[in-house]
Amino acid sequence: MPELPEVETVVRYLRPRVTAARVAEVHVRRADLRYPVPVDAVLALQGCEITGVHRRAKYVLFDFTERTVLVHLGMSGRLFIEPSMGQPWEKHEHWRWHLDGPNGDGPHLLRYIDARRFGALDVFENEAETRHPLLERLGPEPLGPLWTPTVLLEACAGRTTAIKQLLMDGHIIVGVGNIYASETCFRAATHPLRPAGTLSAAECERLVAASRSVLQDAIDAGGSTLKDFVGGDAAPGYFQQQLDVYGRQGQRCHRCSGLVGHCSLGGRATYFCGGCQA
DNA sequence: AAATGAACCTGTTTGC
DNA sequence: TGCAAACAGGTTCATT
Repeated sequence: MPELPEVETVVRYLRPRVTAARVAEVHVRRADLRYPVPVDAVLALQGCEITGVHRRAKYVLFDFTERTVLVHLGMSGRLFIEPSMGQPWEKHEHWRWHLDGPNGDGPHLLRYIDARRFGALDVFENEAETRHPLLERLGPEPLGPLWTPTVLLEACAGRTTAIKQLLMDGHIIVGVGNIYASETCFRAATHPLRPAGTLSAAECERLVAASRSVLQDAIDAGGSTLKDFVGGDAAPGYFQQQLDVYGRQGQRCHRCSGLVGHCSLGGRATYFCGGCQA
């Protein structure tokens, strides 16, 4: 489900709802997510105040005074807040926090539901963020200043791997998942199967610009929704309606009216326009 | 080092 | 209609 725009949408949704709230109770129903949930450390957050929420790559990071809670949604995770009214546990709901405040509008429930359990939850000391095993080797943020054509060109040098796969490598650049990798290549007019090492500086420039615009447009649209993702105030994302190639095999290219093609690359569905992308 | 493929788990869609 | 296979938005790890 979630690529970077979806996670950013979730973070923006959560921020005003949890900042300055106090975690009254923590309940962990299943600790066997992608990695074991450190139950004692999460329980120790009871009584603590959430000071903010931020995002790194596709990780949601809840800030506390001394600690940070890392949450990943995996492929099927959902994270949302509701007024607390004694809701029964939903199928595949693995943990929940009871929140007090911040506005005196009654107790709320932060619920985490993840059918496939590819998601994660971890707790660490604030100052350890850059040393966390899941965070320390990540590439730059695609919307930040460190993601430049030069960085991409150097990452491509001498590599035979397809450019689409390289764009999905979190050590090179974070946040570009399977949907937006195809979309980025389309906007840059670069074929997704092109060996990375054959790209010119001009092509890298186009790819960096395309990755930024695709992700930014998706954030502006509230994230894309293929199935069950709901971001913001339960408003579905509308970026799916703006996809140029993803999932559109056999349909007309929005630019040249040729047929959109697809193939499997590294086991992932890949879409492109053979007429527009060289 | 870099490329490839398997692994984690469940729900939904596709094909016979 | 029923059932099994294929597939799904992510990431790490082991193997070549």
